[in-house]
Amino acid sequence: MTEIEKTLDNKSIRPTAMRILIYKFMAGKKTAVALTDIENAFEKAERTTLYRTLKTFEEKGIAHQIDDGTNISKFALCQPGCNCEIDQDLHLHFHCSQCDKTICLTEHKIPHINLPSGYIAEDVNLVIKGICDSCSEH
Amino acid sequence: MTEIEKTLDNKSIRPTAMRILIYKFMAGKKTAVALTDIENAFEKAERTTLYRTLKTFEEKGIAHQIDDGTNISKFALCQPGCNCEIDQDLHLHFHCSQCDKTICLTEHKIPHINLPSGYIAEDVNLVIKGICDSCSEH
DNA sequence: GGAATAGTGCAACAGAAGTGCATTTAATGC
DNA sequence: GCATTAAATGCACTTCTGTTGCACTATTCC
Repeated sequence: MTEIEKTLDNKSIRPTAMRILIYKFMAGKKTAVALTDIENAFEKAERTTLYRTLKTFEEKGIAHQIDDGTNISKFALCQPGCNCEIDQDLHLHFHCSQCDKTICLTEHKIPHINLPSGYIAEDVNLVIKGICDSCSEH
Repeated sequence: MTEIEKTLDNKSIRPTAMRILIYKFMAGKKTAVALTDIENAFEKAERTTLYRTLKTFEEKGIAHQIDDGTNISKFALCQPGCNCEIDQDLHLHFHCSQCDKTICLTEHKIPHINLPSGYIAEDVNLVIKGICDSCSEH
């Protein structure tokens, strides 16, 4: 049993060939991926399978969904410090308007916000748009 | 010339009948509206016209677009204190997962975030998801 | 009043998200 | 091992939002 298979198994996700491939693909990326990204990377793969795989990953808590403002859902594997499903200790995301990549800034936590009375926060999403480090070099 | 016409004129938006109606509709709402919301409210209206009207409102700086994580763009009129196009003094938004409404919390500003070197922020989007005040009463 | 410009309506397209169902694959019990 | 069950996958199709092109209409400017 490989490391990836163990990871999936721990979260009771059956480690099928497809899922392992997708996991590897996501792990190799520094950026969040959209459904289309994976679809293009694996020409043989069915969109539905990818769609449901990502949903599964998210539901089981090994990946989180990111809305970067492009109206395209992106996904990223949870890093060791990522407690996205447990508490509000959420990191923020950066979307580069030049290379169109979305990056998890895992060490940057979202500061606590005081809401007006009556409002109950369940999830916080903070996306900063701008130019990423590799694009700003040029 | 009514107050609304003046507002539009100030931003060099020709105050057509349609635009005034849409402006009124948005002004009467406490929440951000999606294209479909307006479409349903005015059965006679064309989606394209609404679409372009909202775009115009946004470009001219009397409304701002909100990504609340539903992958559906919403729009809200800028309030007097809203400097969404001028500086980074951006307010945050609340999305209720129960009634599906998106609310501008204009008096709640987004705290400043220190980015890693190389990253240049141009825009910040902070959305809190949860239960809004009217839904939490029940 | 007539030319130029801006706004609107209609049609059509693109892309993403999502669903239903048949088929394949894997896990379980005997 | 083999049958039974459940899960995963592949295919087709639908829906919804966003978007563009083009013709037509209304408005402004001279």
